[in-house]
Amino acid sequence: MPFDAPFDYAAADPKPAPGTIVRVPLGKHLRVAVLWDDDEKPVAGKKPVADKRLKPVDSVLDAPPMSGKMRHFIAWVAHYTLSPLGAVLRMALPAQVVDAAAPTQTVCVLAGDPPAKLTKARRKVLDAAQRLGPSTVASLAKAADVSDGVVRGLVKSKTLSTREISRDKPYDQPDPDRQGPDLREEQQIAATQLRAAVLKAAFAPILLEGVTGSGKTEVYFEAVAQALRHEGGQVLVMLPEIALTSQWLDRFEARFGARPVEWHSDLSPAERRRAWHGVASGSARIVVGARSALFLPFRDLRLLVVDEEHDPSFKQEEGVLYNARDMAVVRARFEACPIVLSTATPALETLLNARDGRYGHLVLAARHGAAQLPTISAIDLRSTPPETGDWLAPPLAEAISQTLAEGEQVLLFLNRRGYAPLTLCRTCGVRLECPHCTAWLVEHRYKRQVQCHHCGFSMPADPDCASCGGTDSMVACGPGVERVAEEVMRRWPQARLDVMTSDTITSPAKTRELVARIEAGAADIIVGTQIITKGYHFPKLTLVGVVDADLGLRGGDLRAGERCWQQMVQVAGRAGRAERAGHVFLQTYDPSHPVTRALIEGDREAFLTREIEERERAGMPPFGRLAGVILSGPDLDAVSAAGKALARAAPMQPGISVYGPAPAPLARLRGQHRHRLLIQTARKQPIQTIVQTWISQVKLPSSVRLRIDVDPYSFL
DNA sequence: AGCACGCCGACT
DNA sequence: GTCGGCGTGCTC
Repeated sequence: MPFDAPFDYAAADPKPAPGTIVRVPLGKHLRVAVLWDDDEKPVAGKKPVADKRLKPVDSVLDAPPMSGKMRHFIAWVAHYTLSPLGAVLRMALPAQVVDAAAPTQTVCVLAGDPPAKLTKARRKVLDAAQRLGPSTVASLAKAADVSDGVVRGLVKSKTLSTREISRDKPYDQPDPDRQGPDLREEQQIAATQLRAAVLKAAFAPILLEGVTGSGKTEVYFEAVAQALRHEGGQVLVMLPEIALTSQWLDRFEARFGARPVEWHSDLSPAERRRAWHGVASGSARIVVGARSALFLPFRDLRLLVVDEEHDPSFKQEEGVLYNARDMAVVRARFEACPIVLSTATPALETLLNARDGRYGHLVLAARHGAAQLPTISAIDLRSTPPETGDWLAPPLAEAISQTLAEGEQVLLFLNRRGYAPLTLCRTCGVRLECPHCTAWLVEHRYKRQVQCHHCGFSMPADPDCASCGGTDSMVACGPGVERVAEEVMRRWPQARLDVMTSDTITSPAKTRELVARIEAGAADIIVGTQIITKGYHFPKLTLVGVVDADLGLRGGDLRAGERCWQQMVQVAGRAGRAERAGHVFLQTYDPSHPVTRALIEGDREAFLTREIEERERAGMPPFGRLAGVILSGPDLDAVSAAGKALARAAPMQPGISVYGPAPAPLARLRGQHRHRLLIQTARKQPIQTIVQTWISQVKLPSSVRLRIDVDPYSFL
């Protein structure tokens, strides 16, 4: 429950130790709880509950206790993110999982003296029981080749006793000593350092930076192997968007001969329970998971890996707002183990940490075999615009035709799902807007729907205007991937086309199928959103077209330049093979934009220097600290008044600035009005305390909800 | 988060 | 006179 501090209960005798998982009465229900540490200071102005009002603990649960490291980690995250302790605890202790009874089965074990009448059949059963150990009645009968009546007779005569055991199969154990692939020299050097860090068993954050195709995964697999060689040692690998990682799972299985334990939001309750208990008992040695895996109850964590550490999806944007990459570094510190941050395009914060010596830094500069990095050039849409109704400019179209003629693959990247981002009526000008959010409805032509990408609202697409009654008057504005796919089919009708978006990649099985098809060369042109920038490798791909390279740069967000850079480098990394370097075309209206220019010239340093200078000058992260204060509620006036009240109470100290209130980027989301303020402090200032003091001065009406986003990832 | 309580308007 | 809508506050 989202409480700030623990509740007191009457002490049981003997008093359980901190970390014990118990069931306690709360209101009219029994709830799962953890016995918390006793060292907490009394909250000012709150008197403790009188002893005689304390309720007793109901029972102690049969679950492994929560470690002290874990409790400290939870408290740290709650304090850092300004979230209630109970809200963070809930992520570490999913009640359905902890409380659910493991499915059991009844097994027989040898227990007493042989029966008075030791028949031949009984003899065989006892032999089988000796040989097999604890087994079910049916399996003993089968092994002894007798009927189950004989076995039951022996149970009745107390020669065999029965016992309930968990039906959970132990996890397949990965084998760290299987032969891995041959590593190049620079890979070996990096792998040796990572192995040494694992052996040292001390906190050590390490940036593993390598261009796409340089074999980062193989390098950190060596560190994983080292951790697994340690008796009972466990490893957590965090990946963005776990459902999309079938290629990674295949590579892991090829290297270690077993599948890792998966942890993500699509697990069934039974799988979730098995995985959680497997991690707690130590039988799950290696877990691959999304953000939430960070709160699993590892017994002996020896290594953490955050793959694609720059990925924005590590930022949790709902509930407890936290950046899983940053919190992973904190967890590694509490667990005293190394953490590897792996990427081709480090986040600016991470890179600066590495350059300043706070993080170790290993660099892989070369690609596998003779594969070369792709070259990048711009297509200026002002001088060579596409034909009316097209989105692919003549130079790109020509390159596509040529690539197809050579039997190679083309990838067209556009980070926009659906057919068109905006639909309007050409008679009355009305635009289709979500009834719950400040957002246009996006047409999805395959599904014959218009959808809101923020709240999930959808309705059938109607060619007639609901506002003015005009028939067939609704027109699509701008391109989405479906519209680009339509153009491809029209202009290259012979080419085999695949569309990769979150609408077509709905399950790991689907991903596998699509990726296999593309790898096998059964597709000529792939059109996709940012989903394709994530880790896939398509060996026949030599041409990438970025349909709208300016898309990510509009809006002026703090990280727009960085994110655009990362996305372009990642998508470019999909191209290129041994015999021939790939080529990337960026369609742009502004080829002189510094980010675009740095991409074309391949001048990462120029991009970084400029980005770092700009952030330092503006006191933006990592040179200053930010926190967002988001107010939301159904009543616009109440939300707006609350925002103004907060602004009036804003701290007036040197080094602190407060901006806003302003309507949030999505001013209305799911029917809730949202306003936000932004507080900026110097790097050394305790932003949590400052924010807490500030907001405690304003009494908000209960209809307005306040959330704090420490280290917001994006804002306007 | 859930839930009870209590205040006010609408109806039998 | 009573039902039920939701704003407010408590849970050890």
